[in-house]
Amino acid sequence: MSAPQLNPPQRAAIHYLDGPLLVLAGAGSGKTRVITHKIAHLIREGGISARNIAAITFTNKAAREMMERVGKLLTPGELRGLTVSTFHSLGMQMLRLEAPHLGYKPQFSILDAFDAGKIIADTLGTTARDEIRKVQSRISLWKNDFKSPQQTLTEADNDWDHVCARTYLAYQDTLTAYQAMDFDDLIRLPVELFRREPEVLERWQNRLRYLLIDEYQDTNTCQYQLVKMLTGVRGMFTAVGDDDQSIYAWRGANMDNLRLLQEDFPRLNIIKLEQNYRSTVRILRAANAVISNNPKLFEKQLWSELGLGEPIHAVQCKDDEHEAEVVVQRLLAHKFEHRTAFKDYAILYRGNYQSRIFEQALRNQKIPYQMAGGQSFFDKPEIKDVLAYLRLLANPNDDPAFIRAVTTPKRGVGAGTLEKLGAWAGERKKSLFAAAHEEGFRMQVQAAQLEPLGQFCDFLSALQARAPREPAGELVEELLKAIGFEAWLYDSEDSPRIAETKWKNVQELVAWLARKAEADGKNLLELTQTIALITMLEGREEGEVDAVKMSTLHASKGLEYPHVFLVGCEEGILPHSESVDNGMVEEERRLMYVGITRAQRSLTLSYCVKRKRAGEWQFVEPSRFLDEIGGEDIRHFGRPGAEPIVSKSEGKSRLANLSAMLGEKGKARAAGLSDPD
DNA sequence: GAGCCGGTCATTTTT
DNA sequence: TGACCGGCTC
Repeated sequence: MSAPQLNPPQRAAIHYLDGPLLVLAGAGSGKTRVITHKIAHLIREGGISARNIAAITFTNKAAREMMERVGKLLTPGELRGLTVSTFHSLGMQMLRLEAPHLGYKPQFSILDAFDAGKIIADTLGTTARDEIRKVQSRISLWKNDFKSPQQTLTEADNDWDHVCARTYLAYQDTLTAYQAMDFDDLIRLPVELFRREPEVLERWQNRLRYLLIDEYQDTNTCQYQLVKMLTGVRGMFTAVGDDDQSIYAWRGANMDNLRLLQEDFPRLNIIKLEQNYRSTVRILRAANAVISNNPKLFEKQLWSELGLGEPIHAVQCKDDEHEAEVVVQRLLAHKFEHRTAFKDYAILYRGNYQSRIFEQALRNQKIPYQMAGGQSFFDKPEIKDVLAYLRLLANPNDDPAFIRAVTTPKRGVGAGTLEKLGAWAGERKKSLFAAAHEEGFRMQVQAAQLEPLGQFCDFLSALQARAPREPAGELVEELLKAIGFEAWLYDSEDSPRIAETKWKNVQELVAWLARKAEADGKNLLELTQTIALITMLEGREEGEVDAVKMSTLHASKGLEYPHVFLVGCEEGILPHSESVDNGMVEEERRLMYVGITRAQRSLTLSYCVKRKRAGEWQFVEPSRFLDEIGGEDIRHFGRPGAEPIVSKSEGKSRLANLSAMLGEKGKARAAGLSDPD
């Protein structure tokens, strides 16, 4: 099922230990394999101990998978101390240890994008989401360029930059006051620390003697600096990447880092992996055709031995509802015909908002599905409610957490009291939690309002004192009981079914916390500090469930599926209109490339003639990328002069439907073509 | 201080 | 079409 042996370039990449190495790994060329085997090689043959090796990925999921796969190559003893984590977790680990050097306490909070956005909204005095997002991303890009607020303020030469710079200044002050960091700080601050304190840097250089960086094309300036500083003059690292799959420029990813690597490390060795073990020739040819319209940094020609395969289908639909229906019908017909399983299919789309209509269509047909990415478990309101309490326990300076916790469930502390508290605390530069205890403030407020506030604070203080010693799960259970969370959910929700789901989510969180605390040997406070970085629920056996996978194109990177539906292939969506306006079509093309190369055996591209947007019907054009695929590899359906949409599948669809509902006992054959990458 | 209703607005991608 | 915010009333 997996590529039986390592091919020569893969082997070369694994064995090369003489200096810095860049592996240009095309889609499906087995890059994860190279990284995992290289880790094993470093430990077994390279004489480097696991605790001196760090493999860096971009998602927690990728990190987890990588750890799992290394675990199959080595004994637990050999693995001990190995670091496999995201840039952000690595940065956090460093900062927890070095926080005092930077004027932070080790128990600082980490704000996710949502909480950070709220602070920006407050300082900006607006609720316009679009504006907030733009300012937020501007600030983020600045931070990733090591620009201080003062610097941006001086350099601002237009009104917009000026507004952003002033917001940046206030925002950063607020973060400091809360003892909080955002995602960018987790990378930026270690670098700044290393610049200031050479002996701290040296310590970390000695600790992490060999680095492996996955998805190198997605590193931003900060991340590259971090790598550069950590590897130092030794330059002992392997960076693995693919310039054609760089899809995070909007987040600060800097493709130039690939070129910089050559410049900064003249000894850099480059190895290309060009054999694809994933897709059929036709799929690969289509992908190559699309991407060939982009300028090339490194010449690279992907090839496959997996046979010609079926032509790619392009299906024109009447509107978005019709598209969902067509995709589901085709999926069922295909499944029936090829005796596959639901888990062999994926529906990929450009924006999360597109998922809804497909979910609906799948539900209508009782087809099980599983969404990757999208709204994370930890973003659900009921989960954020509980987490607010935990965050507050871990860091009493976390004012946003204080406000959320003290008002959820409602306990008689209202806007009036909070405003007074905020004003009093603000003047004295104290946290809300600290201020609530102080006599000066308490004298200003009537006893009736003070009482619930005081109880709240005392309750939390007591819990906090116990947290280091007592089991995390039990403590949270007790907390929930004390605040009457379950009852509150049922009271405030008009549908008991929704309340039930929410309560189940909360229970899932508690169970997860208990398990995780046990496994990692962490107490509740320590565990809480890592949660902001976790985006997907860990430990879910995703591959095991027989369900259609749904994912954004971005979240699908690194994954593969036997049969892929890439939907919404329209001008305005893919490429996205904003990107077209900003001259970012090349990145959209790479996104298309990523989408196409997820498919192992069959690929269907769908698009609509018209689509409802903001309540209005709008006519749309098929994506330009469709035209870039060679005529002999694509078959059109549903457009004038082409084959009808459902052709032969229509007659079978009812049957397919039926068999789907019966659960199809027959051995569903997964199309395990190759090693997942 | 808390819940309800109506008007307004918008849809990229994520650690 | 739907989500979310803010102002209104109890």
